[in-house]
Amino acid sequence: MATLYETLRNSLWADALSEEQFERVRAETRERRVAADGVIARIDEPADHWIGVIDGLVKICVSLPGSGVSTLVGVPPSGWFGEGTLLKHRVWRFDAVAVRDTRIACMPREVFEWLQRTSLSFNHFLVNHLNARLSQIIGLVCYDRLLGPQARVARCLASMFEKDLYPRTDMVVRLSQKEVGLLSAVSRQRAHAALHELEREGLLRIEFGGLKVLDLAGLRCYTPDRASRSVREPDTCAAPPGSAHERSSALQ
DNA sequence: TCATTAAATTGTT
DNA sequence: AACAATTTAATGA
Repeated sequence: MATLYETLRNSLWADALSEEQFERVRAETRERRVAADGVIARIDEPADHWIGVIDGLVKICVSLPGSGVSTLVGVPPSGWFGEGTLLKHRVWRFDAVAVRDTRIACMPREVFEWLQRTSLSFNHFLVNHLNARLSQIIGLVCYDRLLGPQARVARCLASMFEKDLYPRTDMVVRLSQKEVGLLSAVSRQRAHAALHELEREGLLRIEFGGLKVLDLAGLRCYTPDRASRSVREPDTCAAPPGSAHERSSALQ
């Protein structure tokens, strides 16, 4: 199980810092344990920390009054979130909740702002990170509108292995089928069926309480129509010809 | 180390 | 959605 120090040391921005800078980060960033369903950030509450996931899983969700909640993305270990809020807003613009028992790293806002003021390479990291997150969200909107449940599950899983966002290297993610359903906006039963289909196609292997990705590129470009799954460019959201047209009006 | 049990997760209808 | 089966983790001899 990863430690706070390892998470800091292995983060994408750590190499860019001087020893002095990293030392301050190490000294002031504290670890926090959050039980399953524990709230890490609540919408409209002050944002005082930049948050990294050491172990466990955090979901980012939004809720509209009267319309329930929607989970947007899951942040696996090695992922950091909240920089957008720290850069522009004083309060959280989303809820962040631990999906299961989770350990997070909390970097005080002052330290984050200090890095941004003093480190050019940290700013390079930020640009890259924000771009990767934007790309993820564009992809999310895109396949949410164009693709069916099966492909949504595949691409949702693929999005948890984007190297620019989550530098951890293992291809295993602890994610129950219930959690897959939450993150992909499908029922648990549908997640169950989708996972077995993906396993049958050799893209992943189902394990108890989690899964192992065998073909990340295949998941990234997944469409239910096997014949047309030749597009290998993650930034294009090509829809399979003749499928899911009923939901595509907003993009035409 | 092994058996027992409760809880979590998965499989099926 | 409900229920059964399976796996894991915790407990104690």
